[in-house]
Amino acid sequence: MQSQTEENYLKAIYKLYEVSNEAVNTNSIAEILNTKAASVTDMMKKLADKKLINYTKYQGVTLTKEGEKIALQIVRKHRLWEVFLVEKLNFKWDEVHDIAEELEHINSEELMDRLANYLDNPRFDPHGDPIPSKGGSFAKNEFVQLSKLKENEKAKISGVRDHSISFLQYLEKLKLVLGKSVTVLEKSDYDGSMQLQAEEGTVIYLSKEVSNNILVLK
Amino acid sequence: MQSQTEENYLKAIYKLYEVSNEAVNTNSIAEILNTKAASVTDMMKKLADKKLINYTKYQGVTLTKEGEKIALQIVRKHRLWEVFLVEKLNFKWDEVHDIAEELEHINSEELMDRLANYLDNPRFDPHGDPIPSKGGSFAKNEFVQLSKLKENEKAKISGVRDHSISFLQYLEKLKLVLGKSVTVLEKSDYDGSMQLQAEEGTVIYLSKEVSNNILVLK
DNA sequence: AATTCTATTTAGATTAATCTAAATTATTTA
DNA sequence: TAAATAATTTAGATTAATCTAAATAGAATT
Repeated sequence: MQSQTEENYLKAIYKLYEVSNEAVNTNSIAEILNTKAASVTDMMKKLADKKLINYTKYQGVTLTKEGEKIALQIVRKHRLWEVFLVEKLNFKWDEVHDIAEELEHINSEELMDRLANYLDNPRFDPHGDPIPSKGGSFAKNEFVQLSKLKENEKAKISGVRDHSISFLQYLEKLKLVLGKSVTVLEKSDYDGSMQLQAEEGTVIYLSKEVSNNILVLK
Repeated sequence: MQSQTEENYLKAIYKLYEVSNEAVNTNSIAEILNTKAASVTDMMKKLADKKLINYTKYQGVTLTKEGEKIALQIVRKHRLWEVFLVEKLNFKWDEVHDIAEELEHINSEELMDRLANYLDNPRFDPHGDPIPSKGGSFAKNEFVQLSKLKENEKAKISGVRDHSISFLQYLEKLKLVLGKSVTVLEKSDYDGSMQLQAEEGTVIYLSKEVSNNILVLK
């Protein structure tokens, strides 16, 4: 059993490793967790003692098998709770993160099994992120960035790469929600911006920055 | 804002006051929270500083208005989560307490408003205990002890006075669940035991101790 | 290769929550 | 009411998590 704090460190290491695929450094953990480098070092020693991370001074850290297993279960819990909040309690996708940050630390396998079942064992959360199975494996997704589509290609909005509240609210306003089908009408060679047509016919203009952060399934 | 620990102390004081209606003493708090009297004294000073309790050395404590308000909100959260666990996730009534102990500390008014609404604003939890409203008021209940009924009286099982897992499991086995109607067939003058007839015709024998701990609505 | 800059670690404190053991106050009992 | 017992508080430590400031290691730059 580990404390909520330890769990948050493991999750942070997991997320940082996921994007860089190399040993995670002290400062980046400190930044994510809003704490100081010295505190991170202290915790790294503790987690290393518990054999949850591989740690060599000045060399950054990676998760051990056991550490990764724990991190994946926290991610699983976080994402399942997000589905619950959106599907059952009608929260919007930009409102659920903070509550799920708290709920992810509730300790009960039985609870998560039943919740997953109650939600029909969803494979993706409301942002399109895959939900690890109980055993820790992910559903493969074939998402590509919307910006990669060519003119006239059609695809379904399936996820985001930027999870910030402001980005999610922007998409909400454009009615670009998960599951919606869109067709690329025009792409500008100059700035990479594009014009989309939504299912219902509406035309939507997107900057390259935005289309980069939207994931779709062709 | 108060810590989870502080919340647990407030809830303990609330529950102890509820049964005795007099200033709560140090040892009883220590016993409920599985801690030592010295730790309780430390916390009493802290809660008194925050004006959440009235504390005079050696005299026991009571909750202030503000302390009671917080305690009631925790009770509200606990009981609403219990309803969720039983009604939606099909937990049995003897399985939900520990999980609700964790869930009651999740901080989000919005979450509890939506959950209450999702559950159809229940006024009683799965053990028949009343759920405080958002404002802190209780639904009045007219429950009486099953042992108080006379022969031939009919009533509906509506709550329990003993919340222990073993008692709840015993009732479960007898199929004496919330909502069931029963009629008193016979009462023994000698030991206070009684014979009940359930809706479906089954005859059930109960000791005085058990019927004392069952609450019914005539 | 020496210097500068940046990242990381160490040393030493702090805060919240807890504990044991000793001291004190309150209550009960003879 | 004095002595014995029980309850409570104080004193002083401990543990987890954090911090600041100083020291050290590693990387980048001239």
